[in-house]
Amino acid sequence: MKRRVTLKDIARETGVHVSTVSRALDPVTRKAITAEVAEKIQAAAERLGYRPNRIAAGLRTNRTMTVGVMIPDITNVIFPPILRGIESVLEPLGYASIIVNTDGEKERESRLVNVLRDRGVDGIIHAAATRDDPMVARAAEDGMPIVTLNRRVEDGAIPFVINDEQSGICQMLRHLMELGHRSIAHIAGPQDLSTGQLRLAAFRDAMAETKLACDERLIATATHFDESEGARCVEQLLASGLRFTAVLCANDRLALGAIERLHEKGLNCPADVSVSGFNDMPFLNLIRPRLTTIHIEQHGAGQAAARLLVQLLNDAETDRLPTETVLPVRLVVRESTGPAPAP
Amino acid sequence: MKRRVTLKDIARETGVHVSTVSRALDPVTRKAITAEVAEKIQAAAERLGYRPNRIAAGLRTNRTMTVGVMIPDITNVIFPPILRGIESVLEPLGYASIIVNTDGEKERESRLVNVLRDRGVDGIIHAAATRDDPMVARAAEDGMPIVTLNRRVEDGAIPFVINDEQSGICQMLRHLMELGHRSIAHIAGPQDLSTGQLRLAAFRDAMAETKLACDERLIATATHFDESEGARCVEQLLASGLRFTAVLCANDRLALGAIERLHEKGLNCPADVSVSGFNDMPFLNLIRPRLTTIHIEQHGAGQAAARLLVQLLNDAETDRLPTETVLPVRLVVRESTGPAPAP
DNA sequence: AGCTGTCGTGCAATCGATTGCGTGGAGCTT
DNA sequence: AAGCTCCACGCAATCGATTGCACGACAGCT
Repeated sequence: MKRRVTLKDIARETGVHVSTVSRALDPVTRKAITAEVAEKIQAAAERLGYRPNRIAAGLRTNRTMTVGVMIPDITNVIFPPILRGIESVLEPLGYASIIVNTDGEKERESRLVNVLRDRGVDGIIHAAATRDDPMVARAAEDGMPIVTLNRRVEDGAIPFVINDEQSGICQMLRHLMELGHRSIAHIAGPQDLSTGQLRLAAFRDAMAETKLACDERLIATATHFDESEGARCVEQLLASGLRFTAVLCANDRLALGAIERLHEKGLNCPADVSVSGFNDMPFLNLIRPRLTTIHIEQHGAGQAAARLLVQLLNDAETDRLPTETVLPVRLVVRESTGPAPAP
Repeated sequence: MKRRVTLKDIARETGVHVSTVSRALDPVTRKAITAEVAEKIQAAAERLGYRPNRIAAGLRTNRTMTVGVMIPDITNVIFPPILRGIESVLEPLGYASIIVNTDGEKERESRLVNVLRDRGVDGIIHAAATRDDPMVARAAEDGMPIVTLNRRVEDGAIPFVINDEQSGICQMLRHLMELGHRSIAHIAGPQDLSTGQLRLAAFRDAMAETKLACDERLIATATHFDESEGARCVEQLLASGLRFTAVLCANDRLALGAIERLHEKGLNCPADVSVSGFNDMPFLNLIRPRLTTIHIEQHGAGQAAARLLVQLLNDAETDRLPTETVLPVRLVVRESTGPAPAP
């Protein structure tokens, strides 16, 4: 285990001062050095196998070239593509990211924000923001660049990237109506998550725009975005005794659970009941019936958030940045929706 | 944006020297300080909201409390649980991890090893090791603690954690034979990945132990671990004209692709052909027929690798650590395997 | 020739925490 | 009471890179 090569070693080797070496090796300051000297220094650096010590540089410059990424849970399939999107922007610029999972717990969220701050991250991409976390607010106040993803923040000071939930719900509802559905139920997501909330609100709005009455009893609210809640909610809808020919779900997993339970109850999808999802998560093409859903650009959302953060990191005038980025979504028609059955 | 609180601030506040503050705040060295003084210092630290600067500490101590984690691709569903396993061990100990994706490219792998080294990670968990990467070997030689995961390294110097592939293949083969299958095909994984290689070797060994002849023509080799290759391989097997009643696949995705293609060809699984997977990846319970597979402790493997790395990081006598950790696997019988059809 | 301006390089402080060593004083022994 | 030990704390160097400032040399101008 040999000691690593430092600027001092190169300085000794080439007979110049460390500051000269430092300047010669930084492309920005290199122009201040005689070409001949700079080349000699670069050659020596190469020969000795010099690798800059980012820690030391970070101490001096107060930049670590590291960003924190907060997500609810990496095992949730919608997040890995987001992370790859983030990485695709950040890695070429020399940034690395530290990823943390909040598991949707506020206590963990608060703690992890501080973990990231302690590590001196230059900024944070927050894809797991709860409505109001004091530590996040504090970090933002203290000047930490933050971008939230998938979660809208009321505050207004923090720029965010979201998908066009409203448009997605609207497109899906139109699709169902074009298929002849008039009695449409909704399985809403958890109302403490902004996606659940936004999609429910969008559903109500979209229903209001149609001439159809929106029967509140045809809305069931899940406590989690998972299959078992989808199953429970569809069962609740059935138990209400009200007729419905389609269920618009706030998320793919809810939809899958609902289809499963309907099947158990002897109802076929889409022949008897059409069911739609939201997110277009990976692997849907392997599950039968293939789910009609709203496609979201996960990768693109990650990229957008990362680009936004990079701007925050570089530009002094953060005022002129968009605080709100809304990404387009797209209806993907597959097999789980079909013509409404005759009454 | 106010300046952050440093040891110096606390020293000024309490009227002692920074070194005393440093000692009072470190639980290990605290015993060298008068209780009364230490309490005063802690109170001041608390009051001022002191947060230690890890960068500065890292520069001095040469430890960043950061580890690098290399995986092929985070969007592959088997990796997120591994990462959570790693996190569950590392995070409580104060470590953070930097995750990088190699995409299975050797060039990226080499580059990313250096990225991690430049960032001064204390160690690396390498779940994407190719057979012989010079940069990885160099890092190990230079004293970088490394543990590999899921990939065996011939070298011998680097400890590794793997699953008991051999046992898994063996259990599956026994299961198929108990169901009456005698003509068993194998869809092997890519032979440039150690899992593909190991599982194929295990299949040959296991077949040899039975009295059945292992017909090499009933082995198809995939170029990637994905559904389309599973489909292609099963088609190749069918095209051979040889009879087989079961296909043991090296991986779940190959199995899913194979089932799909069989179905397209009018062959039912498991009635006509039994198909088995390997890995027990998430979401299998949603896909019909539910796949019989070998369950791997992804989370446990991550934990094991992390624990091993932590030992390397702390203990001086690294000699006495196990260089080889083999984790047990478990047969999970579901619906894709059934009794062999009558000839 | 002398003056000014420019350019290349060196000097030294700095970032914040850690740590080996030195020192002064308290407390104990004889 | 003198001398000794030991302990708590201070001092200062250190980790490696960055950067404002100063200085010296040389060129260009009058």
